[in-house]
Amino acid sequence: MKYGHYIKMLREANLKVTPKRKAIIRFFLQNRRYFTPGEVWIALKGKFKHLGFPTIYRNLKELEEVGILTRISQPNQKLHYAFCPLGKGKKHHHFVCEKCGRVREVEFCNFKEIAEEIEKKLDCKITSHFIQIGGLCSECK
Amino acid sequence: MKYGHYIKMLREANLKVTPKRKAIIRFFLQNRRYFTPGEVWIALKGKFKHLGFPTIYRNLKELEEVGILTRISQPNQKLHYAFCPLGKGKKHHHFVCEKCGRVREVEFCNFKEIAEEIEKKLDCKITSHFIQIGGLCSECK
DNA sequence: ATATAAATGAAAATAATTTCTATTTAGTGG
DNA sequence: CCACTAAATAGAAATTATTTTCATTTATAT
Repeated sequence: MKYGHYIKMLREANLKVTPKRKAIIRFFLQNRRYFTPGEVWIALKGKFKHLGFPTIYRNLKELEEVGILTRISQPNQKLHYAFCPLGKGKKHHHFVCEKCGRVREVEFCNFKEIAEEIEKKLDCKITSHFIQIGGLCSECK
Repeated sequence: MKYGHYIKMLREANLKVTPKRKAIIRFFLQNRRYFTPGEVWIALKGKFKHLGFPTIYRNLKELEEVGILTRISQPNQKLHYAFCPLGKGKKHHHFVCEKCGRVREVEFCNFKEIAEEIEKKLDCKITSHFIQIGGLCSECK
């Protein structure tokens, strides 16, 4: 999927296609790693005369809700976002390279069997699961 | 495992057995849910004439390093800790009730097969994985 | 009991994130 | 192409979370 597709997603979500949103999408499209809001701000502030923190925070959150970005969980519990080509439609998880920060999608997940066993053992009802895989990507290993 | 066991763990880690540490351990032993540092502070401040935030933060982090507590990941990326009976020795994950916050250990995890498939597909080396399961516990469902 | 290294409190510093509000802008329909 | 309206934005300030600093106190080994 490329650029235009994500612009269409904005429109479908009734989000206006502003220069800053376009810049953010392009930035993540070209850098498939995870970034904090502050890092995104630094990367893009040169492109605009004015660029406020609240704009970055708000847009990252909106793009995450739309399914263009995803949140990445890091030990230093700060906000981190990465591009998410698969969107929210397809259930999937993420592999994060601990060296370069690259993020890749992992579609394969036979969690159903595991879930059933857990439900039986704990007598509970599982409604969600979060999996994040860490390691070294093909370039870093 | 009960109280004394965790006191021993403190000693083995060369952490002094102070009244505040004892109170924190007892608190988590009795409340098997996740709490923010602030919530722990509120719960315990009545028991001490003085109780500072840094003490709470420091001790929660230390107890997590020792393996008595574990960090729980929540959408509002704030710090959350819960009691972790299995410690760091046994690889395991956590089930978190989204209604009452109860945390239970999940020992079962056949992640190895999944990991192998991912490594093949992404040509990567997996070194860690984080899984957190959400749902309703036996009492809440 | 004493010595010593570790733990603590209080205040301040740092940092992250959100709110508020006036202004600007994208998208729409003429 | 222009005008209108709702949404997006900047900038500053507020809020909140977390950490640092350092002087004092305390647990524990001797």
